[in-house]
Amino acid sequence: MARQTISDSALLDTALDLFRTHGAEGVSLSQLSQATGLEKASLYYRFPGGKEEIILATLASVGQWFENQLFPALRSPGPPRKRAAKAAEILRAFYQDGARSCVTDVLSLPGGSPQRHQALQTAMEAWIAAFAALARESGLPPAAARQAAEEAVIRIEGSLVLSRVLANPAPFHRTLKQLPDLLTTR
Amino acid sequence: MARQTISDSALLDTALDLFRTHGAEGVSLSQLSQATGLEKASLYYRFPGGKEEIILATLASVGQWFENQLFPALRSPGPPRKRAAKAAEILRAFYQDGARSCVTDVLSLPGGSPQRHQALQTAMEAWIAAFAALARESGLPPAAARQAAEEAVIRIEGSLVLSRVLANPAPFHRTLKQLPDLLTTR
DNA sequence: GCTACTTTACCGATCGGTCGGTATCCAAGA
DNA sequence: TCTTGGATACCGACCGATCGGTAAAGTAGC
Repeated sequence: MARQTISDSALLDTALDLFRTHGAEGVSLSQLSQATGLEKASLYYRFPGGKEEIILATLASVGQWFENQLFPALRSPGPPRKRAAKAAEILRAFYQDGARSCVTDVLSLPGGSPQRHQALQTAMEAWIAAFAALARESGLPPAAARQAAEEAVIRIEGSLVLSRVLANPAPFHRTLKQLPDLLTTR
Repeated sequence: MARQTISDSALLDTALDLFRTHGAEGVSLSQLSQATGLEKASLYYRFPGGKEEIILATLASVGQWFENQLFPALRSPGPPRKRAAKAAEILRAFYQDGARSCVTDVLSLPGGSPQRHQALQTAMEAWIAAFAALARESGLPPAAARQAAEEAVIRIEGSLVLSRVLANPAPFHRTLKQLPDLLTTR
């Protein structure tokens, strides 16, 4: 087997699922090894920095996914409300109807490395900026647009927590439905 | 040493701080032992069920704190808006201006035990119910009151995530300021 | 045969958890 | 009042398992 047995992106998708389910400290290299079908030593060949590098790569992969899937939908032509609704649909799929947690939430505990925290902060800023751009385009003044964007992220993150704890997807779904109203002037 | 060297409540306060900082899997018995000044074996004397029992006891302790501190403020006599503002102040102190995470968020990962999840769900239902009672009292119909209460919890949880990731307490503070508007008819 | 990749086998450290004690306190018996 | 014995609370030492991490030996494809 001189060829890769699993692609980087498939591997990181698997890692993402593990991390958002058990948290950073809750996932061991053995679990990662079993879930990806690669021996521990092979994981170290691909990610010499070990677990922390896998976490960082997972974060980068999620960031790329947002760049490629969510942000284009927000920037596409068409009425802002329609775009916001499309973004909500994409987010609904990403979080699997509220059944999956947000990595940004799960991996952001103060115990983490500075690099991890930096990556999360950058990703969240990009997310807020993308929301804010849409809000401005729909007519809100910059300051109000930024605040609306933060508010939207707050409600998405919060509703994910609530849906997870109550084992009920309704709060998450309701929040997504509010997204167009939140990000645009009516 | 027939007398306890540390009270249950002080011990659980210490555990709470550790858990909300590092997550359930991120806290080892050695850390717990060092932080409380009790040897591992002594922790097992106090909590024969080990780490999981300590987590459950910590959750129960937080639940009691809410019952004794937050809920009375919500039920006290006086205008509902004043009471909501008082509750916001109490929450601000509990989350140390957004610097601390919410245990309900941190300990609610799907990987946890069923009992843990049940405890978290019960606690969150109690929180929502207390908010909803205030909202009803201020004049909202039951369904709207329940929804306003959920919305309030969503925003508090979400703003804690955002403030943590951005390392900026502003979103949390702003959210608390909105609390009276959210829970009462103007 | 060289390179890219994976595997087997191993390391010391730490994990959650247990065991046999020991120190302290309090209450009952003389 | 003094002794003593049991309950309470704690601790040092240890357990097997698993942790994150490494070195060296394959193995497949160019």
